[in-house]
Amino acid sequence: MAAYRKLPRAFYLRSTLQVARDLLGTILVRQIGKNRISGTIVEVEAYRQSDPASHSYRGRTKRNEVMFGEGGHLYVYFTYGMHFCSNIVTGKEGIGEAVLIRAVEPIDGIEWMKKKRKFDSHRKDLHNLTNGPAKLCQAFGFGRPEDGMDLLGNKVFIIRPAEERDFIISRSSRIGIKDGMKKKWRFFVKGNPWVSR
DNA sequence: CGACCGATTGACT
DNA sequence: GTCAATCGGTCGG
Repeated sequence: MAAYRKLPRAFYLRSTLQVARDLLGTILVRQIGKNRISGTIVEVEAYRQSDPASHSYRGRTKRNEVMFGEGGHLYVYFTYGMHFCSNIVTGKEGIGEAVLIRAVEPIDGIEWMKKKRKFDSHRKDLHNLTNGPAKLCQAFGFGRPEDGMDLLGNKVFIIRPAEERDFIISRSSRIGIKDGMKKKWRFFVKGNPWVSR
């Protein structure tokens, strides 16, 4: 592993909107034993504490505890009675903000992901593997045990790509929320096939 | 305590 | 396009 490419704590301690944009094009990595599961982040949404659509809006609770912790941790929550979604916590300890990872483009561990997603290995529509927040969570095997994991550890972390690729960042209002529709806090890589919808 | 509903997905008309 | 699945968080009484 190229340790020097791992995003440092300081990356996550900046403003949530800035972190959201800068996460596009970086690589989410999960190391499970000898298996490496990874993918390029291509779609995200920012959730700020002053935002009615954020879990942290009404204050600290057992569920959103991790959001209020130090930036650079993984916040995984359960929703719709059957799905998990994963976020990157931002800001200093005490600030409840995070960036929802909505889609990644797979790099390593594609067969592992297919197993987790209950995909037949012959399926060719790979975009369906990770083109949604609950889909990539399932593909990476993120659930309750992963809630709160430190992204500066060696199990789950984010790295810069070996070769920077140019891409255009588009933005829109966030998906699936009622409050905060006016805020264009969804950012994605224009034209990438793994972006949801 | 009961009712409502959600940062979604997959199956189906 | 519509809709059910399925359950924990949140809010009102």
